[in-house]
Amino acid sequence: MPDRPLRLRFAPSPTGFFHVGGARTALYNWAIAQRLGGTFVLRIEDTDEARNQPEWTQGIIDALAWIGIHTADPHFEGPYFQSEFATEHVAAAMRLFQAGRAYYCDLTGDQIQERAKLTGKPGYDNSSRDRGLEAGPGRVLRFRVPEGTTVVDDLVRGAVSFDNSNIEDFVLLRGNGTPMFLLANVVDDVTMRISHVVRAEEHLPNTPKQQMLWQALGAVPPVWAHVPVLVNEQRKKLSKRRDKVAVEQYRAEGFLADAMVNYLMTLGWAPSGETEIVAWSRIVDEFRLEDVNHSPAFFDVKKLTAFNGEYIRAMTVSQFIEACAPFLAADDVPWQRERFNPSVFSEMAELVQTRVARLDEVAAMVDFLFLADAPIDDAAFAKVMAVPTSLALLTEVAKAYEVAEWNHEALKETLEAIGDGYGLKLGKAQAPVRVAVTGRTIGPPLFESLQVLGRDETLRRVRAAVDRYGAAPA
RNA sequence: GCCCCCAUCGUCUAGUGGCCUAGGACACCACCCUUUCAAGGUGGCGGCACGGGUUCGAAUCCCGUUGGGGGUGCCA
Repeated sequence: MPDRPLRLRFAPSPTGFFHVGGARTALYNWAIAQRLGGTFVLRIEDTDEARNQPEWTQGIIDALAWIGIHTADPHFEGPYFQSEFATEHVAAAMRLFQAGRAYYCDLTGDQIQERAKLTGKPGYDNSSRDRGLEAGPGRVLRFRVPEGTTVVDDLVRGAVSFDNSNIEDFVLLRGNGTPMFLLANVVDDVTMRISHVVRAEEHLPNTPKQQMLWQALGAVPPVWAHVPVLVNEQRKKLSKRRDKVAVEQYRAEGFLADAMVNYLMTLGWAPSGETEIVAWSRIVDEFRLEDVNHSPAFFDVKKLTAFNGEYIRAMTVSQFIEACAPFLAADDVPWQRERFNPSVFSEMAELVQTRVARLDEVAAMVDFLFLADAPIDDAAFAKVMAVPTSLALLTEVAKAYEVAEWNHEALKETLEAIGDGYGLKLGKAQAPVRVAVTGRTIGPPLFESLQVLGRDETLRRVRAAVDRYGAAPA
């Protein structure tokens, strides 16, 4: 355990979106920083490409904020950019050279391959070690890997040991003098006095190199914790190309931040007790890196969706209405924007709330209320009108609803009575009315919908359906 | 090739030598409820990869096999 204040660094590389795997790692760091009163340090790996796309960095900050990691929080520090420490990267490399811990090498890639072919061992054979080369154009600075074994003490995996003879003298400075990522990364961590490095498992094989660098630089290495990666159904690491990994996209699809956070935390870890649905405060209290699973976890959108449904249902109706607002005013909404009536939606909201698992499903559930001409699904219409009594029933309903009291109880009783006349139970009797009015066979409870829709519009649609049936060939 | 990591229902997990006839969740199926669809309730299906040890006793410890993943750049 390094003797320094708790500082955890999260170092994503901006790529134009924020990866769900990165989100989980950030959450791990965040939970620990909050519980132990440490600092969450955000350090962005700014590549040339990322530097030309400042909105990528902003995207990371926005996505972090969405999952509850705010720059204004006292535990939050940063963002820092790797380039801010560039001069220190080179300076550290020079110190290593002067101390004899690094040396120059003028071998080209081709020469290295040639030698490898001769020895039968792939890679660089450390043959420049004792040639005493000085700095020069085209010469790289290599770290002199010491003899022995490097043991990485990992909070998740325990002691992992590496035989140094399997680690070749790696490059610190390129032929043009610029630092390699590995060096930059370690120097940044040393400079910022990072105490804990919590990151994805894929970095474990490079950790001995980093640890040797820490030690060569005269610093006590951090506590390492390599958490398992997130995989797809093929058990491959989640990738931008193949998989849907952007948290921004899940947000746009109407996943709630709390649900996402909760679900992400159950991947590789489980809260104590009877349920996995737990508040962030519980997670902060209970989360331990030592308890994180060792094997990769499949990011299961179905389960995420189920969590999301639970979170939606746990909201109060007014919270739900508020959460739906952006999805009902979106550009791709199925109705003309000016036809949307918030108070009509409010009346229906409670009925919709138990019927969606994602906020982006809401619009399709209430669209018939705001569409001038609710499109009738042909298959549904055909199916429902194939019942011989449907036409007569619809005609009778149109008549009865002209005078019925306009509330859902009365509307239900009226239809129930008409259905009785045809020997139909309510479940069957409501079907043609539902299709006539909403265009579909499924949807929110019918009579409540009619009540909200109003008498005039209901009658218009029922009559239109009768006409439509009459117009169709028998 | 070499190195490292991993292995409990389809999936995510609980389990740290006896409370395990392996518990929960998602998914799936059935039933109940019901105004369609949901939600809710009840029940069901389904797993310790394999082989050796150690032990009175192993999902749990050790070794091996098999299978998966990752790393191995003058990429980040």
